[in-house]
Amino acid sequence: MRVAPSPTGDPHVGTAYVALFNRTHARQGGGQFLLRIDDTDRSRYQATSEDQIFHALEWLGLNWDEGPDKGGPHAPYRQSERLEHYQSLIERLMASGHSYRCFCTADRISKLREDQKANKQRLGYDGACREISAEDSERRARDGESHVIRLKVPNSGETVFKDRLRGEIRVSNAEIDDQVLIKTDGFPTYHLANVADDISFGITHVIRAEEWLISTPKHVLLYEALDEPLPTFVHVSLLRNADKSKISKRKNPVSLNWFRQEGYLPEALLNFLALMGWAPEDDNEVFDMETFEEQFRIEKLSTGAPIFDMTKLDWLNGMHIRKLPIDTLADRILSEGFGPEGESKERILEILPMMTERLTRLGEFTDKTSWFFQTPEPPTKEDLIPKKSDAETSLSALKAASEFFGSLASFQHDAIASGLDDLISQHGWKKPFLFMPLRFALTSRKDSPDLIEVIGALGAQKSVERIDRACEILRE
RNA sequence: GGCCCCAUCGUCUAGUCAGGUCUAGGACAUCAGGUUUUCAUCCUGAGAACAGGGGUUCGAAUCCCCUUGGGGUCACCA
Repeated sequence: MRVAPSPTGDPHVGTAYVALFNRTHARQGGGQFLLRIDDTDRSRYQATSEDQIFHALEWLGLNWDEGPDKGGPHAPYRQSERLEHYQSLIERLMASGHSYRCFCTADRISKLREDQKANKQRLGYDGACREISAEDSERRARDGESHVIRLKVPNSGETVFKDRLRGEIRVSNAEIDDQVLIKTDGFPTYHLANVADDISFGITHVIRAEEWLISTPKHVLLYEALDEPLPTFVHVSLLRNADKSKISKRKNPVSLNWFRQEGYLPEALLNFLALMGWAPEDDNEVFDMETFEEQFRIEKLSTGAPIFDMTKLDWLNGMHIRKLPIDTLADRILSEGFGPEGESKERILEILPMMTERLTRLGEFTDKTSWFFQTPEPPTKEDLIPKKSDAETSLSALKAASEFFGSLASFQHDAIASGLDDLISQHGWKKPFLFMPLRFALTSRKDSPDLIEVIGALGAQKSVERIDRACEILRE
């Protein structure tokens, strides 16, 4: 099994999606999972992209057995480094009459296409250069005439293959274009390089996106021309935008870098991706990769068109955050750069236990805990006065609290709780009349962890300072 | 437009291959309650779907056909 991304931009979520199924299936059967870089398009090539692919897949834990960075028995794993290989293959194809040189200019091809469009004919190459004799073809090539090499698709009959998910697929050969195999620049197209490499890598299962389904007959023809056995084809449904079109960066975040930067956990993203096309038998939708490997069955992949709706991802991320040991979570926050500037793991650990159930993405950590790491902007007067209360009540509540905390010998959760309850009953306040001004005084925000824990985290001195500061604001 | 693929709650899906146990199950989201000092977590509950039409059959979400809808693809991009 393999995954074969192109280094043409940011590492794509679709790559991870397909890699997940390939890798999992490989591991289940004791097979190898390879990473191949499909870099035959020089014009779209981006030098930094390859490294990013490595890093993104490593981040996800979708590690490969063989690849450009690891080497392996089938090296090299970059298509741009396998040119001789394609050359020898094309010689076989030429010799057996399965391919031919085409000297048509780009100009002629585009005119041809326009005519076909105007006459509402099927779009495709008309096979003009098929008729050129072998001698002429050789000579013109030797003379340096620019040309491509095309696949000679039979004029009649049909090409049939089986897709593991969709059953038998038959396409009339008349519908299949004489696909370019070698471009003018001497580089192979995807179709040739992909088949050539899958053969020489010994790929037994081609699990890839549905968009390739329609070009699979071309690949089948190539396998047949080369007299090689067909792999098992599995075309997985395309991830979709909300409007059902194929997922795109204009309508969705698709860069794996983005998910990492937002603070999605790799285990959550993988879990989510797995759920886009597969369902566990036991209704337990929160699972790790180990469980997934045990349960996944390729034939249970669904054929629908999953809309990439991150609502569930957010929920899953929260679930995975809460499943992580607190120490590990702290490490993640730190290593992924979500910790507040210059803060130690010890400091983060002081606040983290009360934050886990309030985090959906790691990226929220700094903002939601800023009151702990630094003195926040003071709350406004309005903040300090809850609905149905007034400035006077808030002020006396805060003063009472200030005195209470000032006299505190040590932090004991239950003692503080009962102390505050006493204050409330003494004065006949509603609970929010004390707690809300206190919350704003201490954190300057309306959502926070349990207040008594907040006080414990802050310590009596800081707490009193902030309460006194809030009293000043109320007096203004 | 040609060709190919697909079609169950708003979303992800189970059930479809081996038709009855499906008054269609679960999850997310939504809404309503509960817990509660806020937010969140957690718990309980509610609403919410077999695209339509024909067949086949005692019986169809499940099989067949048509229609409709959606998507993909028609590059010297992958």
